[in-house]
Amino acid sequence: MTTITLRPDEPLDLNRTLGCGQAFRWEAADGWWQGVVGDHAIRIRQDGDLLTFYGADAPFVRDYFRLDQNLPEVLASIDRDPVIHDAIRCCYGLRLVRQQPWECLISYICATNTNIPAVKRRVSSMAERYGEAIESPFGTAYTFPRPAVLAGVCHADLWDCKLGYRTDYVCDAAAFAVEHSGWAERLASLPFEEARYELMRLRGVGPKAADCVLLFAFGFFEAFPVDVWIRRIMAEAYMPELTGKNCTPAEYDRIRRFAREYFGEYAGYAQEYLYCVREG
DNA sequence: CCCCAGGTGAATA
DNA sequence: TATTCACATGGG
Repeated sequence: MTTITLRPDEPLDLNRTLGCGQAFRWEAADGWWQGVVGDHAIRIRQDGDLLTFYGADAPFVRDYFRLDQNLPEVLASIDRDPVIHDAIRCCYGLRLVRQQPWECLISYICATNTNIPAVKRRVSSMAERYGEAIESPFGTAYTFPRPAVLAGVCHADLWDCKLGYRTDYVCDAAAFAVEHSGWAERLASLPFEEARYELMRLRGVGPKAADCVLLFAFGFFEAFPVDVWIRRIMAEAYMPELTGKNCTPAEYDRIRRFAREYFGEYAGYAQEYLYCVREG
């Protein structure tokens, strides 16, 4: 058991952070959050300014939750109007966790035209079947399967993980990651727009999935993923000229560029706060 | 039976 | 370039 006492200037709302849908491998169970990060099976809870956890050391947890990122400063920089102000007040302490690029990429390929519970089922199904077992005092957990392992799984077996028509895309991505083993490092070294363009060359990765991966795994905080919810919120609060309900590529670009300009270099945080506050 | 969900690719005009 | 459609799956 390890603890971290949060300083007043490093706020964290663990429940919002793990429950908002940014990462798909956390489950709430009897007062604790259980999840897998890399090869760590972690059990964690928050009581006020006290974080208590098993399965990882304090530096690992600080890094995952980006506790060294100055959240009050970040939020002050995006706090431009009453709408985002209310979201910040409501979800204060929500942080963007540092996800692993490979798992994040596959997760968001699996997140198209579906809902969060279904994505979680798909990811955990792949992990249970093809990941490595982690024995912990709280049971057996499974790592997310490495690219080489997933690349070796036949189409029919991946289909059984309920990926549906996304199965082809996951197969392709696995082959890509095996062939370009340094893809994540290379992407991280590129400017945002170039990294985005490179990601979108993968089948099954459009603007939305690319922006999610860049925001959640690569720390490009200017990324502003536009899903059906965010489009709705942006149309209501900021861009009343938007009509209809489907988001064309041109319209997607208009929204994300407006947000990048309006909220600044941490537009991605604004996105996540607006997304999270939709359910109160 | 319908519509919707953290969309995307392919065909078409 | 812009529109339209199919797509597996599960829930309401």
